[in-house]
Amino acid sequence: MEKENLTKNQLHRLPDYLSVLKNLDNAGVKSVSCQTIADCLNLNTEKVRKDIALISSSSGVPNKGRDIKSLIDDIETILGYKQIMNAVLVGVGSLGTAFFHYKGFEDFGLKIVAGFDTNQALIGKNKSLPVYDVKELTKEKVKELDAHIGIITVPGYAAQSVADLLVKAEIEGIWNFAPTKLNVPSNVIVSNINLATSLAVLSYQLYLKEKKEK
Amino acid sequence: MEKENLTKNQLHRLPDYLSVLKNLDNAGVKSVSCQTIADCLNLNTEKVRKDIALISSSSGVPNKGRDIKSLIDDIETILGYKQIMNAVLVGVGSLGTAFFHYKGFEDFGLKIVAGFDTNQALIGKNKSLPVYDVKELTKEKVKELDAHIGIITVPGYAAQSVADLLVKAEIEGIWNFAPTKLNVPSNVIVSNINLATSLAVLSYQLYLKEKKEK
DNA sequence: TAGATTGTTAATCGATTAACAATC
DNA sequence: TAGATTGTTAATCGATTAACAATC
Repeated sequence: MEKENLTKNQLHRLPDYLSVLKNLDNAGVKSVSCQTIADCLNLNTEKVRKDIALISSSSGVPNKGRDIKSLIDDIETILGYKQIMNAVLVGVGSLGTAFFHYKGFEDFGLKIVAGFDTNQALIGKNKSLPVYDVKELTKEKVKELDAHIGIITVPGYAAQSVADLLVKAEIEGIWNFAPTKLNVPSNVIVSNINLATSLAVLSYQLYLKEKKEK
Repeated sequence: MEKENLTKNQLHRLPDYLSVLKNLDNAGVKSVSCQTIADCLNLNTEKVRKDIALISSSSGVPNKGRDIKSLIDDIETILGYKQIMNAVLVGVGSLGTAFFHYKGFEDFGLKIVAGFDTNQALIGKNKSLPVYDVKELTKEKVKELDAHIGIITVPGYAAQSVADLLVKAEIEGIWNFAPTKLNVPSNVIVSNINLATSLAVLSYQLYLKEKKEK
Protein backbone atom coordinates (compact mmCIF):
# COMPACT_ATOMS: atom_id res chain seq x y z
CA MET A 1 0.00 0.00 0.00
CA GLU A 2 2.21 2.83 1.17
CA LYS A 3 5.70 3.19 -0.24
CA GLU A 4 7.63 4.05 2.88
CA ASN A 5 7.01 3.22 6.49
CA LEU A 6 5.19 5.73 8.61
CA THR A 7 7.05 7.54 11.36
CA LYS A 8 5.77 7.29 14.89
CA ASN A 9 4.33 10.80 14.71
CA GLN A 10 2.51 10.06 11.50
CA LEU A 11 1.11 6.86 12.91
CA HIS A 12 -0.14 8.71 15.95
CA ARG A 13 -2.10 11.06 13.74
CA LEU A 14 -3.95 8.30 11.88
CA PRO A 15 -6.55 7.62 14.59
CA ASP A 16 -7.32 11.35 14.64
CA TYR A 17 -7.79 11.40 10.87
CA LEU A 18 -9.99 8.35 11.15
CA SER A 19 -12.18 9.97 13.75
CA VAL A 20 -12.65 13.09 11.61
CA LEU A 21 -13.37 11.03 8.50
CA LYS A 22 -15.96 8.93 10.29
CA ASN A 23 -17.74 12.03 11.52
CA LEU A 24 -17.86 13.44 7.99
CA ASP A 25 -18.97 10.09 6.62
CA ASN A 26 -21.79 9.96 9.15
CA ALA A 27 -22.81 13.43 8.10
CA GLY A 28 -23.20 12.12 4.55
CA VAL A 29 -20.15 13.80 3.06
CA LYS A 30 -18.71 11.86 0.12
CA SER A 31 -15.27 13.28 -0.46
CA VAL A 32 -12.81 15.32 1.50
CA SER A 33 -9.76 17.50 0.94
CA CYS A 34 -6.69 17.44 3.14
CA GLN A 35 -7.43 21.05 3.93
CA THR A 36 -10.71 20.06 5.55
CA ILE A 37 -9.08 17.37 7.68
CA ALA A 38 -6.36 19.77 8.69
CA ASP A 39 -8.89 22.41 9.74
CA CYS A 40 -10.79 19.93 11.90
CA LEU A 41 -7.66 18.97 13.81
CA ASN A 42 -5.86 22.30 13.86
CA LEU A 43 -3.01 20.88 11.85
CA ASN A 44 -1.45 22.47 8.81
CA THR A 45 -2.44 21.28 5.37
CA GLU A 46 1.03 20.26 4.26
CA LYS A 47 1.44 17.80 7.06
CA VAL A 48 -1.93 16.20 6.47
CA ARG A 49 -1.31 16.09 2.74
CA LYS A 50 1.97 14.25 3.20
CA ASP A 51 0.47 11.81 5.66
CA ILE A 52 -2.57 11.08 3.54
CA ALA A 53 -0.51 10.71 0.38
CA LEU A 54 1.56 8.10 2.18
CA ILE A 55 -1.32 5.96 3.38
CA SER A 56 -3.90 6.41 0.66
CA SER A 57 -4.27 3.65 -1.90
CA SER A 58 -5.73 6.12 -4.41
CA SER A 59 -4.47 9.42 -5.72
CA GLY A 60 -6.22 12.58 -4.72
CA VAL A 61 -8.26 14.39 -7.32
CA PRO A 62 -7.47 18.10 -7.71
CA ASN A 63 -10.41 20.35 -6.95
CA LYS A 64 -12.22 17.48 -5.26
CA GLY A 65 -10.06 15.62 -2.78
CA ARG A 66 -10.50 11.98 -1.94
CA ASP A 67 -13.31 9.51 -1.44
CA ILE A 68 -14.01 9.36 2.29
CA LYS A 69 -15.05 5.73 2.39
CA SER A 70 -11.95 4.44 0.69
CA LEU A 71 -9.76 6.63 2.89
CA ILE A 72 -11.42 5.21 6.00
CA ASP A 73 -10.83 1.78 4.57
CA ASP A 74 -7.14 2.46 4.00
CA ILE A 75 -6.56 3.76 7.51
CA GLU A 76 -8.50 0.96 9.14
CA THR A 77 -6.45 -1.59 7.25
CA ILE A 78 -3.19 -0.06 8.42
CA LEU A 79 -4.46 0.23 11.99
CA GLY A 80 -5.57 -3.37 11.94
CA TYR A 81 -9.22 -2.60 12.68
CA LYS A 82 -10.47 -4.76 9.84
CA GLN A 83 -9.28 -7.97 11.34
CA ILE A 84 -9.95 -9.02 14.94
CA MET A 85 -6.89 -10.35 16.71
CA ASN A 86 -7.10 -12.38 19.91
CA ALA A 87 -5.25 -11.24 23.01
CA VAL A 88 -4.50 -12.58 26.44
CA LEU A 89 -4.40 -10.27 29.42
CA VAL A 90 -1.92 -10.87 32.22
CA GLY A 91 -2.74 -9.27 35.54
CA VAL A 92 -6.45 -9.32 36.35
CA GLY A 93 -6.04 -6.75 39.12
CA SER A 94 -7.61 -3.38 39.44
CA LEU A 95 -6.74 -1.96 36.05
CA GLY A 96 -6.66 -5.36 34.38
CA THR A 97 -10.21 -6.18 35.39
CA ALA A 98 -11.29 -2.93 33.84
CA PHE A 99 -9.87 -3.86 30.47
CA PHE A 100 -10.94 -7.43 30.86
CA HIS A 101 -14.56 -6.37 30.83
CA TYR A 102 -14.19 -3.48 28.45
CA LYS A 103 -15.71 -4.45 25.13
CA GLY A 104 -14.58 -1.34 23.32
CA PHE A 105 -11.30 -2.82 22.14
CA GLU A 106 -13.08 -4.96 19.59
CA ASP A 107 -13.73 -1.80 17.58
CA PHE A 108 -9.97 -1.53 17.27
CA GLY A 109 -9.52 -5.12 16.20
CA LEU A 110 -8.57 -6.51 19.57
CA LYS A 111 -10.45 -9.21 21.43
CA ILE A 112 -9.40 -10.34 24.88
CA VAL A 113 -10.02 -14.08 25.09
CA ALA A 114 -8.50 -15.00 28.44
CA GLY A 115 -6.88 -13.61 31.55
CA PHE A 116 -3.95 -14.87 33.60
CA ASP A 117 -3.04 -14.11 37.18
CA THR A 118 -1.08 -15.47 40.12
CA ASN A 119 -3.82 -14.69 42.61
CA GLN A 120 -5.72 -17.95 43.15
CA ALA A 121 -8.82 -16.01 44.22
CA LEU A 122 -9.15 -14.59 40.73
CA ILE A 123 -8.66 -17.84 38.87
CA GLY A 124 -11.69 -19.59 37.49
CA LYS A 125 -14.51 -19.11 35.08
CA ASN A 126 -16.89 -17.15 37.24
CA LYS A 127 -16.74 -14.19 34.94
CA SER A 128 -17.62 -13.87 31.29
CA LEU A 129 -14.06 -14.84 30.38
CA PRO A 130 -11.80 -17.52 31.81
CA VAL A 131 -8.98 -16.56 34.14
CA TYR A 132 -6.10 -19.02 34.31
CA ASP A 133 -3.15 -19.44 36.58
CA VAL A 134 -0.15 -17.68 35.12
CA LYS A 135 1.63 -21.05 35.22
CA GLU A 136 -0.63 -22.14 32.39
CA LEU A 137 0.61 -19.34 30.15
CA THR A 138 2.39 -21.61 27.70
CA LYS A 139 3.00 -21.83 24.01
CA GLU A 140 0.35 -24.55 23.76
CA LYS A 141 -2.27 -22.53 25.60
CA VAL A 142 -1.61 -19.48 23.49
CA LYS A 143 -1.95 -21.55 20.35
CA GLU A 144 -5.16 -23.08 21.61
CA LEU A 145 -6.58 -19.61 22.28
CA ASP A 146 -5.29 -18.39 18.92
CA ALA A 147 -3.84 -15.36 20.70
CA HIS A 148 -1.24 -13.14 19.05
CA ILE A 149 -1.12 -10.25 21.48
CA GLY A 150 -0.35 -10.11 25.19
CA ILE A 151 -1.58 -7.28 27.37
CA ILE A 152 0.44 -6.60 30.50
CA THR A 153 -1.46 -5.01 33.39
CA VAL A 154 0.66 -6.18 36.30
CA PRO A 155 2.60 -3.91 38.67
CA GLY A 156 5.87 -2.56 37.36
CA TYR A 157 8.12 -4.94 39.27
CA ALA A 158 6.41 -8.00 37.75
CA ALA A 159 6.23 -6.72 34.18
CA GLN A 160 9.56 -8.02 32.89
CA SER A 161 8.97 -11.58 34.10
CA VAL A 162 5.53 -11.56 32.48
CA ALA A 163 7.07 -10.30 29.28
CA ASP A 164 9.57 -13.17 29.40
CA LEU A 165 6.69 -15.62 29.77
CA LEU A 166 4.84 -14.09 26.83
CA VAL A 167 7.95 -14.26 24.68
CA LYS A 168 8.41 -17.90 25.59
CA ALA A 169 4.78 -18.54 24.72
CA GLU A 170 5.54 -17.08 21.28
CA ILE A 171 3.29 -14.08 21.49
CA GLU A 172 3.94 -11.67 18.61
CA GLY A 173 3.09 -8.35 20.19
CA ILE A 174 2.91 -6.93 23.70
CA TRP A 175 0.74 -4.04 24.82
CA ASN A 176 2.37 -2.88 28.01
CA PHE A 177 0.49 -0.85 30.62
CA ALA A 178 3.12 -1.35 33.29
CA PRO A 179 5.46 1.60 33.92
CA THR A 180 8.49 -0.48 33.02
CA LYS A 181 10.66 -0.63 29.95
CA LEU A 182 10.62 -4.21 28.70
CA ASN A 183 13.53 -6.14 27.28
CA VAL A 184 12.35 -8.49 24.58
CA PRO A 185 13.84 -10.02 21.43
CA SER A 186 13.61 -7.75 18.41
CA ASN A 187 11.06 -9.95 16.67
CA VAL A 188 8.53 -9.27 19.43
CA ILE A 189 6.78 -5.94 19.11
CA VAL A 190 6.10 -3.85 22.18
CA SER A 191 3.86 -0.82 22.50
CA ASN A 192 3.97 0.96 25.83
CA ILE A 193 1.11 2.98 27.19
CA ASN A 194 1.82 4.65 30.44
CA LEU A 195 -1.04 6.30 32.25
CA ALA A 196 1.46 7.98 34.56
CA THR A 197 3.19 9.58 31.58
CA SER A 198 -0.02 10.91 30.19
CA LEU A 199 -1.07 12.24 33.55
CA ALA A 200 2.36 13.78 33.93
CA VAL A 201 1.72 16.05 30.95
CA LEU A 202 -1.37 17.38 32.67
CA SER A 203 0.28 17.75 36.07
CA TYR A 204 3.30 19.50 34.64
CA GLN A 205 1.18 22.07 32.84
CA LEU A 206 -0.79 22.71 36.02
CA TYR A 207 2.48 22.99 37.91
CA LEU A 208 3.80 25.57 35.44
CA LYS A 209 0.55 27.50 35.56
CA GLU A 210 0.61 27.62 39.33
CA LYS A 211 4.24 28.66 39.38
CA LYS A 212 3.50 31.47 36.94
CA GLU A 213 0.60 32.75 39.00
CA LYS A 214 2.73 33.12 42.08
CA MET B 1 13.50 25.01 39.73
CA GLU B 2 14.34 24.43 36.10
CA LYS B 3 15.34 27.34 33.94
CA GLU B 4 13.47 26.51 30.78
CA ASN B 5 10.30 24.59 30.21
CA LEU B 6 10.58 20.95 29.32
CA THR B 7 9.63 19.83 25.85
CA LYS B 8 6.96 17.20 25.45
CA ASN B 9 9.58 14.54 24.71
CA GLN B 10 11.59 15.40 27.78
CA LEU B 11 8.49 15.32 29.93
CA HIS B 12 7.60 11.91 28.59
CA ARG B 13 10.97 10.58 29.68
CA LEU B 14 10.62 11.73 33.29
CA PRO B 15 8.37 8.87 34.45
CA ASP B 16 10.90 6.44 32.97
CA TYR B 17 13.73 8.11 34.86
CA LEU B 18 11.66 8.03 38.00
CA SER B 19 11.00 4.34 37.66
CA VAL B 20 14.72 3.58 37.22
CA LEU B 21 15.67 5.81 40.15
CA LYS B 22 13.13 4.17 42.43
CA ASN B 23 14.45 0.74 41.56
CA LEU B 24 17.99 1.82 42.36
CA ASP B 25 16.85 3.50 45.55
CA ASN B 26 15.10 0.32 46.64
CA ALA B 27 18.30 -1.56 45.95
CA GLY B 28 20.04 0.74 48.41
CA VAL B 29 22.05 2.75 45.87
CA LYS B 30 22.80 6.27 47.10
CA SER B 31 23.95 8.17 44.05
CA VAL B 32 23.67 7.73 40.33
CA SER B 33 25.31 8.97 37.15
CA CYS B 34 23.41 9.92 34.02
CA GLN B 35 25.31 7.15 32.29
CA THR B 36 23.70 4.57 34.55
CA ILE B 37 20.20 5.90 33.93
CA ALA B 38 20.87 5.98 30.21
CA ASP B 39 22.05 2.38 30.22
CA CYS B 40 18.95 1.20 32.06
CA LEU B 41 16.65 2.79 29.49
CA ASN B 42 18.70 2.29 26.35
CA LEU B 43 19.02 6.00 25.87
CA ASN B 44 22.22 7.85 25.13
CA THR B 45 24.02 9.65 27.92
CA GLU B 46 23.91 13.08 26.39
CA LYS B 47 20.15 13.11 26.23
CA VAL B 48 19.77 11.98 29.81
CA ARG B 49 22.39 14.44 30.98
CA LYS B 50 20.58 17.33 29.37
CA ASP B 51 17.23 16.26 30.75
CA ILE B 52 18.53 15.71 34.26
CA ALA B 53 20.45 18.98 34.27
CA LEU B 54 17.22 20.75 33.40
CA ILE B 55 15.11 19.25 36.16
CA SER B 56 17.63 18.74 38.93
CA SER B 57 17.68 21.26 41.75
CA SER B 58 21.30 20.37 42.53
CA SER B 59 24.41 20.23 40.35
CA GLY B 60 25.92 16.91 39.52
CA VAL B 61 29.21 15.99 41.12
CA PRO B 62 31.94 14.83 38.72
CA ASN B 63 33.12 11.30 39.37
CA LYS B 64 30.08 10.64 41.54
CA GLY B 65 26.83 11.71 39.94
CA ARG B 66 23.78 12.83 41.85
CA ASP B 67 21.98 11.93 45.04
CA ILE B 68 19.17 9.54 44.10
CA LYS B 69 16.72 10.63 46.76
CA SER B 70 16.88 14.30 45.88
CA LEU B 71 16.57 13.48 42.19
CA ILE B 72 13.45 11.42 42.87
CA ASP B 73 12.14 14.32 44.87
CA ASP B 74 12.74 16.77 42.03
CA ILE B 75 10.98 14.62 39.47
CA GLU B 76 8.04 13.87 41.73
CA THR B 77 7.57 17.55 42.37
CA ILE B 78 7.49 18.35 38.67
CA LEU B 79 5.16 15.44 37.95
CA GLY B 80 2.86 16.55 40.74
CA TYR B 81 3.10 13.30 42.69
CA LYS B 82 3.82 15.07 45.94
CA GLN B 83 0.45 16.70 46.17
CA ILE B 84 -2.83 14.85 45.73
CA MET B 85 -5.29 16.63 43.47
CA ASN B 86 -8.97 15.81 43.37
CA ALA B 87 -10.64 14.82 40.13
CA VAL B 88 -14.13 14.17 38.88
CA LEU B 89 -14.77 11.45 36.33
CA VAL B 90 -17.41 11.95 33.66
CA GLY B 91 -18.73 8.80 32.03
CA VAL B 92 -19.07 5.89 34.43
CA GLY B 93 -19.41 3.38 31.61
CA SER B 94 -17.27 0.42 30.81
CA LEU B 95 -13.88 2.11 30.83
CA GLY B 96 -14.94 4.79 33.28
CA THR B 97 -15.97 2.26 35.92
CA ALA B 98 -12.56 0.72 35.61
CA PHE B 99 -10.79 3.94 36.46
CA PHE B 100 -13.41 4.83 39.00
CA HIS B 101 -12.40 1.87 41.11
CA TYR B 102 -8.73 1.93 40.27
CA LYS B 103 -6.83 3.18 43.30
CA GLY B 104 -3.49 3.31 41.53
CA PHE B 105 -3.87 6.91 40.41
CA GLU B 106 -3.28 8.16 43.93
CA ASP B 107 0.36 7.20 43.54
CA PHE B 108 0.49 9.76 40.77
CA GLY B 109 -1.17 12.47 42.83
CA LEU B 110 -4.67 12.01 41.46
CA LYS B 111 -7.70 11.12 43.51
CA ILE B 112 -11.09 10.56 41.94
CA VAL B 113 -13.71 11.93 44.29
CA ALA B 114 -16.92 11.63 42.28
CA GLY B 115 -18.39 10.35 39.04
CA PHE B 116 -20.96 11.87 36.74
CA ASP B 117 -23.18 10.18 34.17
CA THR B 118 -26.39 10.64 32.23
CA ASN B 119 -27.52 7.07 32.79
CA GLN B 120 -29.97 7.14 35.69
CA ALA B 121 -29.21 3.51 36.48
CA LEU B 122 -25.67 4.41 37.43
CA ILE B 123 -26.50 7.39 39.59
CA GLY B 124 -26.45 6.96 43.33
CA LYS B 125 -24.15 6.11 46.13
CA ASN B 126 -24.23 2.34 45.92
CA LYS B 127 -20.53 2.19 45.17
CA SER B 128 -17.56 3.36 47.17
CA LEU B 129 -17.81 6.73 45.47
CA PRO B 130 -20.85 8.85 44.67
CA VAL B 131 -22.14 9.04 41.10
CA TYR B 132 -24.14 12.14 40.25
CA ASP B 133 -26.32 13.14 37.35
CA VAL B 134 -24.29 15.06 34.81
CA LYS B 135 -26.76 17.93 35.29
CA GLU B 136 -25.24 18.45 38.69
CA LEU B 137 -21.81 19.06 37.21
CA THR B 138 -21.68 22.74 38.16
CA LYS B 139 -19.16 25.24 39.37
CA GLU B 140 -20.60 24.96 42.88
CA LYS B 141 -20.39 21.18 42.94
CA VAL B 142 -16.81 21.20 41.69
CA LYS B 143 -15.89 23.71 44.35
CA GLU B 144 -17.61 21.63 47.02
CA LEU B 145 -15.64 18.56 45.91
CA ASP B 146 -12.44 20.61 45.70
CA ALA B 147 -11.82 19.10 42.28
CA HIS B 148 -9.30 20.59 39.86
CA ILE B 149 -9.16 17.92 37.20
CA GLY B 150 -11.86 16.38 35.02
CA ILE B 151 -11.46 12.94 33.51
CA ILE B 152 -13.46 12.28 30.35
CA THR B 153 -14.38 8.66 29.69
CA VAL B 154 -17.47 9.12 27.57
CA PRO B 155 -17.84 8.00 23.93
CA GLY B 156 -16.23 10.24 21.35
CA TYR B 157 -19.41 11.94 20.21
CA ALA B 158 -20.21 13.15 23.74
CA ALA B 159 -16.71 14.28 24.66
CA GLN B 160 -16.88 17.88 23.45
CA SER B 161 -20.11 18.64 25.30
CA VAL B 162 -18.66 17.17 28.49
CA ALA B 163 -15.56 19.29 27.99
CA ASP B 164 -17.77 22.36 27.65
CA LEU B 165 -19.48 21.46 30.93
CA LEU B 166 -16.14 21.02 32.69
CA VAL B 167 -14.91 24.35 31.39
CA LYS B 168 -18.08 26.03 32.62
CA ALA B 169 -17.58 24.38 36.00
CA GLU B 170 -14.14 26.01 36.08
CA ILE B 171 -12.09 22.84 36.04
CA GLU B 172 -8.39 23.59 35.45
CA GLY B 173 -7.25 20.48 33.63
CA ILE B 174 -8.86 17.75 31.54
CA TRP B 175 -7.57 14.21 31.12
CA ASN B 176 -9.27 13.03 27.97
CA PHE B 177 -9.67 9.33 27.19
CA ALA B 178 -12.18 9.94 24.40
CA PRO B 179 -10.85 9.67 20.83
CA THR B 180 -11.82 13.26 20.11
CA LYS B 181 -9.83 16.45 19.87
CA LEU B 182 -11.33 18.89 22.34
CA ASN B 183 -11.81 22.61 21.84
CA VAL B 184 -11.32 24.45 25.10
CA PRO B 185 -10.15 27.92 26.14
CA SER B 186 -6.38 28.24 26.34
CA ASN B 187 -6.37 28.55 30.13
CA VAL B 188 -7.75 25.03 30.46
CA ILE B 189 -5.13 22.33 30.08
CA VAL B 190 -5.92 19.15 28.17
CA SER B 191 -3.95 15.92 28.07
CA ASN B 192 -5.20 13.32 25.65
CA ILE B 193 -4.64 9.64 26.08
CA ASN B 194 -5.94 7.53 23.31
CA LEU B 195 -5.93 3.79 23.78
CA ALA B 196 -6.69 3.38 20.09
CA THR B 197 -3.57 5.33 19.18
CA SER B 198 -1.39 3.23 21.41
CA LEU B 199 -2.88 0.05 20.09
CA ALA B 200 -2.38 1.38 16.58
CA VAL B 201 1.37 1.39 17.08
CA LEU B 202 1.25 -2.29 17.92
CA SER B 203 -1.11 -3.18 15.11
CA TYR B 204 0.89 -1.29 12.54
CA GLN B 205 4.10 -3.05 13.46
CA LEU B 206 2.35 -6.41 13.25
CA TYR B 207 0.90 -5.36 9.92
CA LEU B 208 4.35 -4.45 8.59
CA LYS B 209 5.82 -7.69 9.88
CA GLU B 210 3.11 -9.72 8.21
CA LYS B 211 3.52 -7.82 4.96
CA LYS B 212 7.24 -8.43 5.01
CA GLU B 213 6.83 -12.15 5.59
CA LYS B 214 4.63 -12.53 2.55
C1' DT C 1 -11.56 27.73 -18.66
C1' DA C 2 -10.60 28.96 -13.82
C1' DG C 3 -9.65 27.45 -9.47
C1' DA C 4 -9.25 24.32 -5.86
C1' DT C 5 -6.46 20.83 -4.63
C1' DT C 6 -2.85 17.83 -5.37
C1' DG C 7 2.20 16.04 -5.13
C1' DT C 8 6.93 17.38 -4.67
C1' DT C 9 10.94 19.96 -3.88
C1' DA C 10 13.38 23.37 -0.92
C1' DA C 11 13.86 26.02 3.54
C1' DT C 12 13.28 26.10 8.34
C1' DC C 13 13.08 24.54 12.74
C1' DG C 14 13.92 21.72 16.73
C1' DA C 15 15.64 17.77 18.85
C1' DT C 16 19.19 14.47 19.18
C1' DT C 17 23.87 13.21 19.02
C1' DA C 18 28.78 14.14 19.15
C1' DA C 19 32.75 16.42 21.01
C1' DC C 20 35.33 18.40 24.55
C1' DA C 21 36.92 21.37 28.17
C1' DA C 22 35.96 21.85 33.25
C1' DT C 23 36.10 19.76 37.82
C1' DC C 24 35.41 17.11 42.11
C1' DT D 1 46.86 12.98 40.97
C1' DA D 2 43.99 10.38 37.61
C1' DG D 3 39.70 9.47 35.93
C1' DA D 4 34.87 9.45 35.90
C1' DT D 5 31.40 12.46 35.22
C1' DT D 6 29.68 16.83 34.50
C1' DG D 7 27.92 21.02 31.66
C1' DT D 8 28.13 23.26 27.27
C1' DT D 9 28.97 24.24 22.60
C1' DA D 10 28.88 22.55 17.75
C1' DA D 11 27.32 19.12 14.15
C1' DT D 12 23.89 16.12 12.56
C1' DC D 13 19.63 14.42 11.73
C1' DG D 14 14.74 14.29 10.98
C1' DA D 15 10.36 16.35 10.95
C1' DT D 16 7.63 20.25 9.96
C1' DT D 17 6.55 24.13 7.23
C1' DA D 18 6.70 26.86 3.08
C1' DA D 19 6.56 27.35 -1.85
C1' DC D 20 5.11 26.16 -6.27
C1' DA D 21 4.32 23.78 -10.53
C1' DA D 22 1.00 20.15 -12.18
C1' DT D 23 -3.77 18.84 -13.04
C1' DC D 24 -8.67 17.36 -12.92
